Parts: sequence; structure tokens; C-alpha cells
Amino acid sequence: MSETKKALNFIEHIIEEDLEKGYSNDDLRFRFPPEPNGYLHLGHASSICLNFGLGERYDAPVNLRFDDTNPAKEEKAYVDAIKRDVEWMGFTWEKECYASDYFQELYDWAIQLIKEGKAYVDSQSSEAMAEQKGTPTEPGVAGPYRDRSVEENLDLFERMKNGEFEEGMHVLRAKIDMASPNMLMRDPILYRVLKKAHHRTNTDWCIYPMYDWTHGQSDYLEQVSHSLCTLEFLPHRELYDWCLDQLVSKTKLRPKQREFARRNLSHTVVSKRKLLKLVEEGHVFGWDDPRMPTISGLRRRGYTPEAIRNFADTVGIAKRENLVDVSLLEFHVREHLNKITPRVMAVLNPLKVVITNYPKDEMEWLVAENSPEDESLGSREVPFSREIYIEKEDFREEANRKFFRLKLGGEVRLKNGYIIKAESCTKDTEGNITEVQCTYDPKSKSGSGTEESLRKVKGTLHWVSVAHAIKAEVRIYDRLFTNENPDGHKDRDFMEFINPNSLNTITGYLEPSLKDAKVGERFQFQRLGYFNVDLDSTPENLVFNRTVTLRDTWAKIQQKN
RNA sequence: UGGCCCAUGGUGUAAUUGGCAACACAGCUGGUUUUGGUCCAGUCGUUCUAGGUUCGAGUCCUAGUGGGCCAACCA
Repeated sequence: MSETKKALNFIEHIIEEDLEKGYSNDDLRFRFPPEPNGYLHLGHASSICLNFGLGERYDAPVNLRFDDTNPAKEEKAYVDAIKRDVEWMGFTWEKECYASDYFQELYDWAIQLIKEGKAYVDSQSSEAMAEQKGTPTEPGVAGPYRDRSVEENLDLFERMKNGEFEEGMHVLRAKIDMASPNMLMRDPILYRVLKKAHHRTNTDWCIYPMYDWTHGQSDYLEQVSHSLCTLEFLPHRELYDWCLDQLVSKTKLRPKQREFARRNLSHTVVSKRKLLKLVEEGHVFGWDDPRMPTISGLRRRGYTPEAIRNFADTVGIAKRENLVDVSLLEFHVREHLNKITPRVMAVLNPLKVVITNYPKDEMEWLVAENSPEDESLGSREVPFSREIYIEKEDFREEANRKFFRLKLGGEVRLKNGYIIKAESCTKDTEGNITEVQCTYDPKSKSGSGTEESLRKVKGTLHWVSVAHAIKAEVRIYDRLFTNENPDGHKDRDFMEFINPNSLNTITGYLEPSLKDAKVGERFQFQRLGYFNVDLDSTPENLVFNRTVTLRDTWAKIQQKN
């Protein structure tokens, strides 16, 4: 690999420094720790690429750990979806772990904490506790149960565990510092009663540990060396370290939490809560709707894992606020799809062209190269006949020199076929063009080697034979939000910016070779964009998604005028 | 009226840790092309402000400005 010179990000600098200061390469271990309460999105993809990328770079193991401490929100179905997504991204985890596997250790450590006088059972309402907690600018005050005896704490905590109390009656709190400038250190809650079945431990437990009492310990148990999370957890670091201080053994590795900025993508939202809202309110058809920035949505849309990984690598990782333009993501899909997809012809907005000097009952098969990028993809045959469809946008009665397409009296080449000349056109009563009459040059057939076939004409159009075309449903997607940063307005809700026209379903006319296209297969519809076969597709009713358009300089030229 | 984090072209990230500010995307010009795609060549544009330390500051210090995070029995 020529990657060795690649610049390091700040996390890699930290690791390099640790390596110099005495960590051995074998000490390195990472983890990707999603909560199974929703589907993974592009933000997670960054984290996945970071953690697993570090694993690859340092040849270190990476665990997949489910942070499953809140049975009220978590489900097995999400666990399965997450595993599928990480696998699809092309990464392999060392161990599949669950925070719930550590419930017993966590409980034992909590007992130890109580015995050392560092935790107590609080029996107030959450409102009362919130009041005593103070505000960021005012210190908190001690509640009435802060100095309960160790014996009473031990007894109450055990009874909490045994299910003797209803939810909300008692919680276990760490006894740290009610006046700390860090709100999280003001006696954080460690355990709460939750009488809900857990997707793995079922009803074994009715008390569940909070995030802060779980995460660092889980890292420690798995001997994760660098625990990477997003910036909003930065204030948690002090508590993460406090929790570790209570139990870390000098002979074992002590995990480090470090924080990076989450990636924000323009024209979308990346927050499970907000994505859930889009699903629940029916603005999209589900978590894997091709318009969603979820990994499953992107997969269904036709994105490749390579494209997403290259995107994540290009964007990199840092600590500042950011809003990455979707065009960078689109660049990376195009880059990959350009290399791997076979080219085909499809007309999405048909206009009939009759080639008047082509015999009525004749047809022929023309040879078409599958990819100019990859010869090994070979070629196929496409049927040509007297009546074909071209795109409506590809014909004008008259146009200036910049218009390389078909106009009356002008010539274009039909891709893989003949040069045609537009002679006349017919219109309906409203003046819409309904048909174009052309003549063709029989000697200009592509690949025939004749002088005429070598003749240069400015425009080349894609087309399909009317008699041979197969119809398919084609789903054209646009951005989900009309605003570049729907989440970034203090006075406006992100839902105000939802794009009502993010999905446009049309009928396309495809060359017949596409008849047997399988779900998931990707193609370039020449001059139009990259498309793949949607999950909803059946042999009787083909359904395609437009993954992304081709780069369109013609559209830019038109915009300027 | 608190604590913490951050600030480099339009966007995202680099800068051998104090030594000529660079890479990708986007934009613009041109060339090639049987995809107005791809590819190739070229081009535009950057260190928040004010002080300080230093031979030398994007990098260190001070102050300011701007943005973000922190008061869930969520993670």
C-alpha cells in the first residue's frame, strides 16, 4: 500500500503518542458501541470506519458492542439490523459483546461502591432531585438521603434488585460532589428500577445500570484501549474516569475515552430520534427508504460500501463543527459506480422518432459495449427498428450551436447505431411535439468501419426501440430536505424544511436486456445516471431506483442562460 | 452570568509538533471522447480579531469575538 504516508488524524496522533510512551501494539483494542434502538446512519458509518479503520491500521481487534442498558427502547430486531449493516460495510468484528453481559459485574461493583460509602439510594422524586441538582451556573445541594447508612443502602439496593419497589421510588446514586462545575458529577444516577423485559436478559433484572456506570466498565472488561465517542460525551469523561478509578487494577490496561465531532450531512438529518419521526409520520416508507441517510437506506438506494468508506475517509475526523456537503458523498458513489456498472440504455421521458427510410417490418441487433471503463464486461446486443424513443429533452425544433442534440435539419448519432437527421415533426393541438420524423444513413452503422461510420457528429443520444422496449417503474429521488441545514435553525423545526417532492415515480422504457435484472443489480443508464433494482421489483413489474445522476454540465450551461 | 470544547479557501480535512500553508470535493478554462459521463491539462481561492514570545507563529501565551456542549430514572 502507498497509504503509509497518509496524514494522521488527531486520534491517530494520540495513539502514536501512546505507542511511543509505552503501549505495545498488542494493547490496542477498539470497539463500535451502538445502542440497539434504531438503525445505523451515515454518522455511525463514520464511527464504524474510524474504529474498524484503526483496527485495520494497527492490526488490532475491534469489538461490536451493543450498549443495551435501556430495555424500554431496545429490540432484537435492531441488533440484527446493526449487525447486517456493519457486515455490509465490509468489516469484521473480533467479538460480539453486550453491555447486558456485564450486568452481574456491574451490580457487584455497585455493592462495593456502597460499602465504601461512595453510593447511596435516593428515594426522592426525579423533580426533587432535579431541583437539588442546581444549574450550570449554580451549585447543587445535598438531598435528604445522601447520608444514609451503608447498611440501609445495601438493604434498599438489594430490595430494588429483588423487585420490591415500583419504578421511580428509588435510584442508586454515586456520591461525588453536588457543587461540581460539571453537572454530571453532581451525584449521577447509577441504577434505576425498570420493570421491563430485556431482549436478552428477559426479566432476570428489574434494575438497569445507566450509561455512565456501564460504558467505561465495559471498555475495561473488554480491555479496550481507546474508547472513541462523539463530542457531546466530553463532559462524561470526568465521570468515566471516576468510575474507572473505583475498580481499575494496576495490572490491567486502563481505557481512555476520546471524543470527536459527529459528521453532519447537508440536506438531511442524522439523529435517530429525527429519523424515527420521519418513519413514524410516514414521510418515508421505512428506515430503509432510499431517501433515508441510514446505511440500509443507502444500500437500497444503490450505494456501495466502498463509496461510503471512501467518503468517510475523505471527510476524516476532527473536533470542530461541520456540515459536509452531500455532493461529496455523491462524488464517491459516482466514482465507484463508474468503474463497476455496465452501461445500458433507457428512456425515461419518451418522444417517438420514426426513421422514415428504415423498412417497416425490419429490425436488427446492434452490438453495444457494456463498459468503456472495463473491457472485461464485454458486450451485448440491442434491437434497433423503425420506431424508437428518445428523451423529450433531446429534441428541439430549433436551437443554437450549443445544443448538441437533435434539431430539425440537424444530425446526431444514435449510440451504438446510426446517424440520423431530423426532417420534420408533428404536434398535438396544444403545440406539444408528439413525434419526430428522421432519416438515417444506412452506411453510418457503428463499428462497421465505413467512412460514414467514422464520421464525427457532435451529439450522441441514447434510445430504445419502441417495439422491444420493456416498461419499468422508475423511482427518482430528490433530497429529503430543501434546506441545507434543516437542523441548524433555532427558531424553526427541521420538519418545516421537508421536501414534498422527494420521490417522483415514473415509467421508464428500457432496452430488453434488462428484463432479467435482479434485485440489487446496478447499472448506468447512459446519459442519465446510476440505477439499481429495488427490493420491490418482480419479474413482472421491474422497479428501479435512481441512485444518483451523472455529473451534468449541460444542466449547468442551461442554468446560466 | 459558571465550567468545558472548538475556530485554516465555498465545503471537509492536512501541515514532518515553531521552519516555504497542502489534499480532495465544489467552481472556472481548455483538450480527448460514439455518454454534455469518464479521463487529461490548467486555474481561482485559505490560517477569526488584537496584542505578546521568537530570527521565525496556522501551531505557543494573553485578551476579545463567534460557534458548540452541560441542569433525562436516555445513550
